[in-house]
Amino acid sequence: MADLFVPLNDHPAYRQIANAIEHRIVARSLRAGETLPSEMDLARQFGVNRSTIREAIRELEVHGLLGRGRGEKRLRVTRPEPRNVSSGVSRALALHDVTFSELWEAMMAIEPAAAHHAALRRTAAQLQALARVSARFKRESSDTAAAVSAVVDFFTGVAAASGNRVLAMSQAPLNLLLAPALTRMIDRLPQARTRIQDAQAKIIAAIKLRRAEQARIWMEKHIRDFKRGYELEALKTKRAG
Amino acid sequence: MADLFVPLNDHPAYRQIANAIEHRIVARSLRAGETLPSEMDLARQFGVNRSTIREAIRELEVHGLLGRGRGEKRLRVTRPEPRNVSSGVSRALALHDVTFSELWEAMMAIEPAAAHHAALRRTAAQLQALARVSARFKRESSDTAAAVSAVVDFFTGVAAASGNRVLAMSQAPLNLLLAPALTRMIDRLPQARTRIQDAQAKIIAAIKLRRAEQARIWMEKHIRDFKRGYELEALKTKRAG
DNA sequence: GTGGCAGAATTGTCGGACTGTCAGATTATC
DNA sequence: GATAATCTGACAGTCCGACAATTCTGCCAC
Repeated sequence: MADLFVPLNDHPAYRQIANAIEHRIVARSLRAGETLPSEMDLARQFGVNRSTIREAIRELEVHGLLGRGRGEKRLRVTRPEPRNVSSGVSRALALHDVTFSELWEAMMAIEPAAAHHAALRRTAAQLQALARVSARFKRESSDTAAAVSAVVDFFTGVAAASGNRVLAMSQAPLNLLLAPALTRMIDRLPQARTRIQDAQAKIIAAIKLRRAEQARIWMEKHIRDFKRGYELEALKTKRAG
Repeated sequence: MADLFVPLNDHPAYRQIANAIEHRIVARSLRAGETLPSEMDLARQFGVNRSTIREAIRELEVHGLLGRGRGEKRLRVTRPEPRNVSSGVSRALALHDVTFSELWEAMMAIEPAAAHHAALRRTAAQLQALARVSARFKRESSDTAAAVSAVVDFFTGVAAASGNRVLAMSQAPLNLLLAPALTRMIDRLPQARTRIQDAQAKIIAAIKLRRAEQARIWMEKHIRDFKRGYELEALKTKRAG
């Protein structure tokens, strides 16, 4: 049966204050770039101690709603950036011990769609950026860490070129999860490097020519290849161990 | 050209401490459920003031890494839950003024994939939960807010049934963004309710019968319908205004 | 306008203090 | 003996006051 009373949660002051400020920000009453009043001012306005204000500010800071430019004292309202926010999701997923399969399925859903839209909407600059990243991969593919970083940047670049910020924000957390698996894979499978290189070239070509369906298909193949690579690597590890 | 020197950032103590604790958590040196030492103990161990510890704790709390059970004093390590983390992404996207098109494209990428995997992996309980949500939508579809909430819960339920936590975490932020658009749509288009109801029934049937491709296709149609509904509503609003 | 400088303002950090509440032990009550 | 009331120590939330280091600001000279 339903409880007669719900637990009354008197949120602590610092949380209420954080919420109050947050509301003002999402309601655009405080706009991005504006500087916030000083901590003492806020304390006076809210009628609480400065320590309490500081705790509230910490919350908003990690949400990316408040920030400080390099060597700036005063806080200012900032718009939360993808990488700022995605790291939290990545960490959460990592702590949940998500499997490679789960990651792969999500990539299979998101990356081809991003490639599709990138082909339709990419700017010249975005295309150039993709080419640069791909060249970097080619050049530094012998250095595992650099190669992994280039692969991740490639995906990020495609997502950015898609012109879809929701896709970009959905894609961002996958990168941090991909890195470790990719590192092992690239390390142990010599053919992985050339396969990745070829796939990137194909995808870039399709995006360049604005062939949306081509881009999607090549990206699908690219991602599928990751799964094969992962399984091969796992097999190899098993035999070796 | 690349900068010669990077700005040296002496992170404040509260950030260093937050990072230190976070590292211990992701390294599983502190495991979920464990209780943390008291604030005064932490202050002593880190050699800082309690106020500083408190600021560090705020950061970890909003990340969902630390939490307190209802009316518990001691902190304990917690695993960040999807809705805990996704609200941050939603807020970020909302502040970036993402368009309905962007949201829709992301849904089009994620939801059909979730439906596909849900058909393959759903448990009996998850199927039942979906049926309940759909029934709730049917029953309360005259109440706009309740109907919107039921639609959102339906998507969440499908994502949960997919057995893929990455997809679930990717999907969660979309819900909060969908709500406002959906509200207007359901409010102004009388036919929307029955169309949603039919689509949900079709999707549930496919998931029940474990027809993965069917589930994907029906979900695609369902999402596509949203776009039509949105455009219709926009048109109507325009004419009315 | 640019550069430099003194003083005001602001943040990061500290120590100490008080209150309300929670957990566990102790005692009283049936 | 089991349950209820009471006591006690620990701890979170909040406050106050303070100080050093850094940034900001207005002013002056050039």
